[in-house]
Amino acid sequence: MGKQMTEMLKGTLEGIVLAILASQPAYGYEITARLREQGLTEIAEGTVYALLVRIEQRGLVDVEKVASTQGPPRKVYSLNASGRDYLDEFWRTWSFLADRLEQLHEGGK
Amino acid sequence: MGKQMTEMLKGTLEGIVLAILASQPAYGYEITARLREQGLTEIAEGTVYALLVRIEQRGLVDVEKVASTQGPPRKVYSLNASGRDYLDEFWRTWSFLADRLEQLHEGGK
DNA sequence: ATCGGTATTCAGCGTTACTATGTACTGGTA
DNA sequence: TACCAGTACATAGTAACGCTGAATACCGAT
Repeated sequence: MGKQMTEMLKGTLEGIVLAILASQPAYGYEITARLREQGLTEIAEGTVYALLVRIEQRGLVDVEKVASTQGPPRKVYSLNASGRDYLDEFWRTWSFLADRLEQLHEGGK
Repeated sequence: MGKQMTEMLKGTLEGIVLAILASQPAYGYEITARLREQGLTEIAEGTVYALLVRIEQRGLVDVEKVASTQGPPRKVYSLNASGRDYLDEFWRTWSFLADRLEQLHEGGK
């Protein structure tokens, strides 16, 4: 992955995953697949699992273990009220930054 | 500063500073002031100077020392050809990510 | 003589994403 | 039976970045 992308994902990947979970609960492997569908093809599995551990420890998601017929049990994550608040703030922060960058980009042409 | 903003700035602050330098050469203290004007009020001075050291070491900018009547000499940074290429790639990376997030944000309403 | 504004620098810290690897369960196939 | 691919999760070690807090230095005004 490009180094710029790696750095830019810091802080935003978390929001992306929370946004995915906001639309519906999902488990790690599924989230990774969803990210790849969206074009984020180079995000390592390990990265996603580490992120899920973090947001669970912060209490942004609820977790449920669900048996699977094709492999080990899945840990299904769903956004709770605290996570929704956090996601709202993420969007505010993102919008603010995106506006600033938009201005800079326009000005630089 | 909000923790989300701190993390989100990783990778983007560098692009922001390069974009500022693209419009015209500037020195550290001036860049900090410019950032504050743009609403990025909480970015520490030390952060900007450290960033300038990095981009100088990577050869993205040219540096010239200029005497000042009101304080120590200024280190004026200007974007060179290599820096312009790097900035172009930054905008491509940013646009890609912004598009993905835009989709997620729209979908989540 | 001191305070505030200008201007730069640095050591130490916390957080994040990546690399690389390991574990474990299931179903198909040679 | 043995093997492999797909599914599913976990983790130790690393690099990079922005922040905190402090120090240094020059100047003009009170």
